[in-house]
Amino acid sequence: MTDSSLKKGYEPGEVEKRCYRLWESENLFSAEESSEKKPYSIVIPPPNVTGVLHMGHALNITLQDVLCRYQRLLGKNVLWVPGTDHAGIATQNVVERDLAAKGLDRYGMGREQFIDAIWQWKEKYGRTIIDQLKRMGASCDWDRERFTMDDGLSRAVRKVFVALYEEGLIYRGSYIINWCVRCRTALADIEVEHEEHDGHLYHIRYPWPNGGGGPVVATTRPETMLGDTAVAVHPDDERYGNLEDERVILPLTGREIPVIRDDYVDMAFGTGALKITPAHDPNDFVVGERHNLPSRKVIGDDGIMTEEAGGFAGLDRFECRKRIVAALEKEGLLVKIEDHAHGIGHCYRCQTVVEPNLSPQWFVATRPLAEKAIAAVRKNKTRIIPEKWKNDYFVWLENVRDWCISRQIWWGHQIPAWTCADCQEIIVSETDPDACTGCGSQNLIRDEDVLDTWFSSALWPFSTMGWPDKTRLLDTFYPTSVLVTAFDILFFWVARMMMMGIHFMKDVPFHHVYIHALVRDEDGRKMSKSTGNVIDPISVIENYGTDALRFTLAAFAAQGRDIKLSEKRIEGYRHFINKIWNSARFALMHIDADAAERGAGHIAGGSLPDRWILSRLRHTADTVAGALDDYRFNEAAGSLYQFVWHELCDWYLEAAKPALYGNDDAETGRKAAATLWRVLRDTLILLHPFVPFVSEEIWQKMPGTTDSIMKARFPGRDPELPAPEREPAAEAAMEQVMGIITAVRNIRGEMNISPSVSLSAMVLAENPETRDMVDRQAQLVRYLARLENLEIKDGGDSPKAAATAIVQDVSVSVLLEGVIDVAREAERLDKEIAKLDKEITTLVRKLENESFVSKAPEDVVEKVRMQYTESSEKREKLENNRKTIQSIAASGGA
RNA sequence: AGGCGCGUAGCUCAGUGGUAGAGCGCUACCCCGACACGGUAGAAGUCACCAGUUCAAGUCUGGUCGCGCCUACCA
Repeated sequence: MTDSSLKKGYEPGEVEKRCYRLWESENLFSAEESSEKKPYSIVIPPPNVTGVLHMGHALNITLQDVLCRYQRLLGKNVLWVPGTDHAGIATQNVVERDLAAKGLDRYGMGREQFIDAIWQWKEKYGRTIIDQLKRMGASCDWDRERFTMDDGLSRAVRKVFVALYEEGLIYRGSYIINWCVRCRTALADIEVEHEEHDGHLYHIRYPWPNGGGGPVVATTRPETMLGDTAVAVHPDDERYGNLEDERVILPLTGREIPVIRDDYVDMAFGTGALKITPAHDPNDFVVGERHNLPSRKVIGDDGIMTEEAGGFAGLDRFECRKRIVAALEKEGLLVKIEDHAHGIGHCYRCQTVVEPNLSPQWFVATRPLAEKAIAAVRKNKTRIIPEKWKNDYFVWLENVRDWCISRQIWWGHQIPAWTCADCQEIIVSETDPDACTGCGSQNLIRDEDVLDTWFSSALWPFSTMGWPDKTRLLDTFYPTSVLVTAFDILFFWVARMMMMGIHFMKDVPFHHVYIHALVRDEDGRKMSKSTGNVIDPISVIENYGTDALRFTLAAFAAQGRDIKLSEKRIEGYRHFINKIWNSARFALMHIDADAAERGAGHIAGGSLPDRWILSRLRHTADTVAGALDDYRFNEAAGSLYQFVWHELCDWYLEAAKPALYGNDDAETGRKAAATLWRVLRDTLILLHPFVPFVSEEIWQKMPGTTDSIMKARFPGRDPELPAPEREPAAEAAMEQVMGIITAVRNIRGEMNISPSVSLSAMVLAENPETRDMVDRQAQLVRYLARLENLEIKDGGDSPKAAATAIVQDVSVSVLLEGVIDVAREAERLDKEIAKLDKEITTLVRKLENESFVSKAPEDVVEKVRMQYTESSEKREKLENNRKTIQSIAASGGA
């Protein structure tokens, strides 16, 4: 039976399209709302709706898809909720940039028109990321796709906001926050990226009112001095002993400001005198509150100096710094400038230097929520894997400050809060209010701000399932089974989902959190557009196929280490996909309906290779399942690679060829075909979570399979569906046979004998069981070792003109009469003996060590003894051969 | 400044205290009826360094050096 429809090389392009269409048309991704089957659920970390797929997504999606497909093969009712995030600042930035190119800006357009423009943008580009996820093979339940700004989720956001407000967990207040002057919005603390910069420490003298002396303060940001409202020193600082109620002159302004005492000041730093700018420094703000100092905002929301800056008004903040320094120098008040490295905050969306800024904002009181989120992980209600991230999670939550959730942008969930223009009452409501609850006025002004994008993402695990309605989906699938994500959003997202999930659902949002690696370039740098080192997953898919990319990512997804990716590696795994393809092509030539029928049942009485490969198959199935249960993706991928390439292809297919080509009797051939069918079928199932396309394509071409491979069951995991068992005896026997074959091949190689030269060999096996076993496998050994003759004896001397190797308890001699190169064989044996000597030395050292023999566990000692015996015997045999060879050499060669 | 992690074959990385592994690369030979995106064989490592614990350490402990990352309000 020949199926010649498989092409010589695997061509992923059209296969991927065809398979994905099949899965979608058969609805194989959709979960049942309720079912007899056990539930398994994942919510996707929603990518930016207008974004494009990068390698981080590719890894993230691959791992989730591996898990989902694996769980379906286990017979679970799998829900993988897909969706996208509106990504407030990021999306707004992109659209603003686009509009700027047309000479437009949002202020000129007005809010309504601008939001309209973003929706249009979203409609235009919003499908890209979803299409790309599909190209990755993602088996999401697309009918349940959600968007953080769709009606349902918006309703959830409002409900949560109002509930937290009423509980007193959301409040509004004027505090110093991180301000991005480019995005013109507040940022949460974690949205600021700190970067070490080489800056300067400017020492500035603040003279006494009488014009002389005065304390010297040190600052890295001289431009903020215009907003200073005090100078602070430590209460214990004796250098400033008599400064009580003193005042100093703020240079360049002539303003008098007080000297205060506060133990926040570090006496050891700089001069021990600290300028206080409550409006532009978070610490100074706190000090200012303590001492009732006024705030003077000298840097505007646009990064330009305000009217408060006097003569410096209208200057850019960095230009202002230069002018200030020059002016101070001119007045002789600049004492010195030191080099000083310090961290500077940047906006995580646009990299602009963040300005600490005083402004009214909305906050979530995080503490009470955080405590429960901490407890849930401590009590293992949610397990974080790998465990090392637990600590970061705890430390962050334990030290978390209130979360600034208002953003001065327009794209997002507008805060459901209104202020009465008449009585200043604040109204927070799920539905838009008609009148003031205080005075009845209809003159209500809605808060302009929108909520932090992460506020809506925090609700994702339950808002996507229909909350606040009580839905069957929630009943069935909440809490979700696992969240798969990278550590960089552990705080942004995971911690906040934990807080919101526990608070509103009274249960954790997920049982497991699996934190995977970050994908970097081959030099270990983070991939970014500005460095130009990004590898675009879609172009990789076009060049190498989705399966190759997926397998590469899975194979490199070792826990606790970043992935350095290069195309070279992907190419390597493309070869593996091709190997799978070709092994199937070969198999399909030899299997038919009969093989399928026999292969589906219990296969008994097969050849040694038949029994061996079935046993190895079972071993592989168990390894893969065990690894996936523990999120050890690389181990699962590695064992599949090893099995398919080095056991199935290298040994089984080669060993089975004589039978499959009909060189043996018909029954042996049929059994081999049945075995081959079974191994191919089960291997495809094991591979499927990793390489869904090639496995499906081959499945479709196989006789005896129905439907999609997605409906198959994972071998060995369902008691109802028997799988081949491990057979240690068959594995041991086959290992020895393979050893003998390898030994002959090795001699051929070392002796430089061409593969075309036919050889004769002799196996000496004193152990009768081994002897019989080798005897039964003689044909196999002859075939794979390319031997003309193979003699098997249970005693006697090794032949003289021969090259000999020892394999466990047998010796293998390749007869070299006529072809022997005495010197070469002597050299080869010397090398072998030297290797054994080294081994024996270490073993002897152990056995002669009394404390080892007495203290080490019995089985370890026994093992060493056995190794010693084995190695010594092996050495002795080789030594004898060495002597024989020497005598031949002495008598003038063979 | 603290915290975490890493340093194993030329490269990228696995490695549960018991004689060091893989992939790629490299060397030699080979188009043998699935595959040259292939086959067979081979070379290649004082497991960063120094101490310690242990019968035994790549693996555990402490320290040193180098490299990352995260957190932090010392101006």
